Amino acid sequence: MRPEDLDRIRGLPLFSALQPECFEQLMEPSFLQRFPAAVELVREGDPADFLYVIVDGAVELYAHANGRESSLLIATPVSTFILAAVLRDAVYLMSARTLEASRLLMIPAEVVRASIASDSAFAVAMIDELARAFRSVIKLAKNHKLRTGVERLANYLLQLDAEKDGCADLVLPIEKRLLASLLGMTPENLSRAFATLRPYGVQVEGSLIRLTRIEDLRTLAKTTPLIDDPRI
Amino acid sequence: MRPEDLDRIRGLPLFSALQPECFEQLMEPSFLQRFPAAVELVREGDPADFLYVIVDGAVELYAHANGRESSLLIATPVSTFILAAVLRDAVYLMSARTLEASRLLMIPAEVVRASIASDSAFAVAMIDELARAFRSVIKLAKNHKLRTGVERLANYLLQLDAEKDGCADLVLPIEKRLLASLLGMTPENLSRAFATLRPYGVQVEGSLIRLTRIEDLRTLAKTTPLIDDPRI
DNA sequence: CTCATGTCTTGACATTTATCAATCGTACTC
DNA sequence: GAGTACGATTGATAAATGTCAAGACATGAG
Repeated sequence: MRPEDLDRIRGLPLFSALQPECFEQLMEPSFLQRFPAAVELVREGDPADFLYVIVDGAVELYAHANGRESSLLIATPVSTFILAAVLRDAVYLMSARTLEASRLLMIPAEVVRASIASDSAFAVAMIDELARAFRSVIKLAKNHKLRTGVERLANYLLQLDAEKDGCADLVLPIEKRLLASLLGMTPENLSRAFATLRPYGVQVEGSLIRLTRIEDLRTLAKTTPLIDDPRI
Repeated sequence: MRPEDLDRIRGLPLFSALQPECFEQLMEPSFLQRFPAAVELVREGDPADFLYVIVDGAVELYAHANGRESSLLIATPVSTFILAAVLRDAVYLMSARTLEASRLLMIPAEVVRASIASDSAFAVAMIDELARAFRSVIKLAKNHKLRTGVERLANYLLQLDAEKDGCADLVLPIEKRLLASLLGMTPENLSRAFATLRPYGVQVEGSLIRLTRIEDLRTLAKTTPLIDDPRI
């Protein structure tokens, strides 16, 4: 593993408080693995063998039921995923696949559990990480139970806009097909939702999007920090 | 506080591993409070001052947005709620109200955070509790994204059936209005969903329900442990 | 270049869900 | 007992979303 990668992993809130020897103990049996795009990393229902840390690339977490499939969230560097299954020594509730070529650190599950028992700073950091993850899923559930598809799209666009740096156009970071699944609708419906937002200053050209009337869009979206602010 | 109540609280997985002096330290500044039905205990957006443990009664956790309201889950004895907000020292993401006369233990938030720092057994138990809570919300999200309203109702009824003891009829533990909100539909729609399930052996009479063709219902519901098994 | 593939879009239609309104029934108050 | 309030149900209608089909467009392989 390259030193700069180690530093990036170390920079995660989850790992930054670890004792050096404890971090070493966690990394020693772990390995950094390179995957091409569209590889299924874990399948829901399988026992949780590894904690994954995404160092480069992007990973989609999704689930199946009734012959349907739905994306729940996208994991981007640097963060972990499927933490809860590892901690409870349970089966995965979600499947995961790479969206692009990615590098992932794989930490054996039993090592994670052992480290929690031996390093209380790690345990405290883990509590914070889990609480954060819990709250983000609650926000996900609120987003879906309290908003229509068009409203979810409007808020997604406003969120993208808030994250971007300059005043340039927005670029969708994922395919529309995937965005539709994340937002809980069909691709056809997403197209129509974009059309519905046109009177609110949403101009779409492929994956390029320009918001010309942010305030109008915000009025429609009814953004609230209790769903949309990732910091709280 | 009555000794038997202390024992019940102590019996929670979250507290059972605590050092006796640590448990004492947690209980000393806490108080057991009696509330009538329909009292708003916490309001989303307020800072998290207390961790609540429900000793008797029932509490509804719900949220607002866009002028809509939706119930997310029901907390029953003996369990905690709004744990994550307390741990992160953040605002509540959900509101809470009593569904019936209830007795709640209120533990000051800073005491919970201090106990985590001082008692590593508590921290480990907390990790398990948070991971469990996280997974149950993921199941909630899957339930809503991957199933129709009728399917969610069918699975709810099958879950009730699995929990009940004898072979007697089912009794809905909550009002239909509330059940509708939990399942993410209007009360009118719930009535129609019950009607849709009639050909699958679901006989409704007020809050009494008889399932005469469980296997047919199960076929429709497509129950899967990855959404419906509360133990995993 | 040409073909093949897959995504995106649009239209027509079906299904699901919500909304509005009216009614019934029950429980509670006075 | 009469009146009131509220939950539950039903019908009519509207809105939202999904399904099927067709075509436009881009991309990469040969």
